[in-house]
Amino acid sequence: MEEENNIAFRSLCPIATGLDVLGDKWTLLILRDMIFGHKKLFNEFKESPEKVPSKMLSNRLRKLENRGFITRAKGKINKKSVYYLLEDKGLETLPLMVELMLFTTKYYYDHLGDTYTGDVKTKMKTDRANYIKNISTNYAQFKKMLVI
Amino acid sequence: MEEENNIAFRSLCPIATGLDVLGDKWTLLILRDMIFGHKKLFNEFKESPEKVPSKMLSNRLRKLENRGFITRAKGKINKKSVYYLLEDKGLETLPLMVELMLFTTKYYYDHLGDTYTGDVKTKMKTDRANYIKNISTNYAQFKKMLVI
DNA sequence: CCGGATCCGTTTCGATACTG
DNA sequence: CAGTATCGAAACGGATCCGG
Repeated sequence: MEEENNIAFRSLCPIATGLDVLGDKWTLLILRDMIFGHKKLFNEFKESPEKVPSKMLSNRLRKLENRGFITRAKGKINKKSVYYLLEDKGLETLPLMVELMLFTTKYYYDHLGDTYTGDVKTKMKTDRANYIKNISTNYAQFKKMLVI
Repeated sequence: MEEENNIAFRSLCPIATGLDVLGDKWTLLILRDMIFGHKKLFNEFKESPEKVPSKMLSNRLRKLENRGFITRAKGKINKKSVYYLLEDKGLETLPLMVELMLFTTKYYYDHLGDTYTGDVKTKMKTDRANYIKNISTNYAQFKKMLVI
């Protein structure tokens, strides 16, 4: 078979391993909210436009924690708060998020015009590496400055 | 709120629209098999290591067809065959696949060493654009040469 | 043989309600 | 604020069956 000798196919096969997180709607939306929205609290995630049911939310947050994408920290000042923060593994889904954004804006939102999607699209296309680095640095800053 | 003025967040929100395909394990695996394995027949997909149940397979093939990612063509020479082929929309999930591969090899298969993942990883990182173009061209060639 | 459809027990979803 | 409890509806997935 052709694919037996195809290095690309051989090393692609294992994508299945990560798909219980990266092939799931809710975990992707949570990661999006953390990376781009700097969300960190249970109720912040619940406010997202997609209206994740609280059961799904707690389930997926635990999954993300168990898989090492995020960490959970109980508030020290505000003892009733629980902070969910991205680990490296979680933040490194950013390039994938960018592709998700590019694909979605192209095939589902192109008609909305540049006022809605244009700026970030051209930014991502013309200077993808820098765009990713900036968003990533932003999150690292946010995390460092955050007083729990 | 910070995110209200964040163009990245505003245009990222709509990723949800595409997640019924791109946030689903089986559709992603089918797209992988088509893009990298040049699979095209029902039974070829069934042979994948992840063992997709035939019910899921037919369901997801129909979803991919309905969303415009692939087309379905009945065989003309071999009348009992049904060919599933990528449309542009399907092939353009390739950059996303590449990120999925990079992430998965990094976090789940790095210990396997370069013999398994190294070649394609460095290739993707150092010459990502060219790698994508090559895989894409390969599929276009395959599709053009295919006698149905 | 190929491309599914059908059946059926099990799991998951998701909406609403409720609680420490 | 950060979750559980509940419950009917939907989806899953393994096995089998079926028409061409």
